Amino acid sequence: MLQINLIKNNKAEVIRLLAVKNFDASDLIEKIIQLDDRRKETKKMLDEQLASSNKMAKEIGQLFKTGNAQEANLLKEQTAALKQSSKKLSEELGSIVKTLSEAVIELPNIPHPSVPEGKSEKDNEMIFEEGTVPVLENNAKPHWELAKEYDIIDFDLGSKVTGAGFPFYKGKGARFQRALINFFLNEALERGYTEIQPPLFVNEDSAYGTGQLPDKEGQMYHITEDNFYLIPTSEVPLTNIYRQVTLKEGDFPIMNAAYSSCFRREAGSYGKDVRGLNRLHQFDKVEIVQIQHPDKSYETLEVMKDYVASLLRKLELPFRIIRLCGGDLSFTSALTYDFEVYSAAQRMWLEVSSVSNFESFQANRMKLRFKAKDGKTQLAHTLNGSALALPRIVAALLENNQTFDGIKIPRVLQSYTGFELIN
RNA sequence: GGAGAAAUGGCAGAGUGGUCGAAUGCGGCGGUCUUGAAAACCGUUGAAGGUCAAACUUCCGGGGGUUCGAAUCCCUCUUUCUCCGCCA
Repeated sequence: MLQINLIKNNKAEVIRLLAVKNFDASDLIEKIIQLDDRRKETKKMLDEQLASSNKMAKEIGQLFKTGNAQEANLLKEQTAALKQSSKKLSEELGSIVKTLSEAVIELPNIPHPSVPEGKSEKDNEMIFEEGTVPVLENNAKPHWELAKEYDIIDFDLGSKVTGAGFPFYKGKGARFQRALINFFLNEALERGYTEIQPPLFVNEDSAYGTGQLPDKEGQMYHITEDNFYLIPTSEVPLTNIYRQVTLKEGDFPIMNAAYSSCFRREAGSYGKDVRGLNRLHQFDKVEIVQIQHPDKSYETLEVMKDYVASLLRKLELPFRIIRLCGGDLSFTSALTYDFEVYSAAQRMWLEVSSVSNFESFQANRMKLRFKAKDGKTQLAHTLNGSALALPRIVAALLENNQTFDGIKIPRVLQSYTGFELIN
């Protein structure tokens, strides 16, 4: 959620920048400014009426105290009309505020100046590439065939017990997953992150705070009986820890990392993109979240980006870093780097991480503030990134490391798995 | 799941209809004293809206109600604690 004062004071600039996201904000912003002016006007009128009500109530109290009941009762009668009109004003104000906040919620975050213009993922900007794309034998298999051959991931069983997109990991497959989780968590710990085990369900306020609601409602599993949402990423509970919290400047940076299962309905996905591990309804991920001072958030974003790169390097995976264009950038993000690894048998790049700076967009929604040195309270910046999402990493590792003898485990993981080969 | 109690400022804790945004203590900040520190003493110390600044308004877990007037009374939700039941 953008701050209304910022919109007001930089109207033209906000409209121009939102156009980079292919969002035409001019009408909406006009509406917001009008509503906010009306809000102020109405509030002022209401305040004046309340002030005189308060004054009269005090007088009545005084009169009763001094035994002047007759005069008090006279004054009491006068309050009725005032009460009625202030009730009406207050209802009016309520409805203005509601309309206003519904309008403000529709505005996406302003993109960072470095975000390239563009309509779709085709216009994203590749900013870094590393590693050699492996050339496999002709009989190389995609990961879903390897998974079956070595009996490490069972998609059919998942379909039977739950449904499509909920695979079973078995034997060395399960151990491999566990090794990756431990590896990612230990790396994060070494970088100074605090390990957190969050709840996997969140309430409506939390889903709203990080921006999953209202616009991505259909993407989350919803437990209607208790009005909980299954987390699509641990970003949601991790960031909402600080909902309605005022930090001290010395608290920065806050660095939390969590492993969690993630749940996504992925309505409308189909075809080769959802084959095997490419897109699941339940998957595992280690997420890193930072809360930073506004002056330092972009510096931090670069550090987080470099950290994710270091993980992929250690896993010996060829990867590239993409700066998302305006059209591909999420509603809440100001700048996002996507990481893609090459999956050699599918011959495609798979997105395995997304590192974003939300600036104060989430913070404004959830009232995450800090007290600056000058004593003023202002919004903090939130950032997060996957470090990393497991399924596509597993897919790429299975495919890229397949040999005649079996699948080689990257050196860095061997102490975690306890085996060097899946065969 | 059943019964009961509770929720007040950073923390502890008073306040059961008006002068209460709220006593007191602790903590924080500033100062006096001191070579420095501690102690002691003095002052100060919530948030949001609004304003050039003020005035003013709102906020005592959330929402609603009664009343001229609510931290205080009523309804409701949430959370915490105690007891009983069930249970990994």
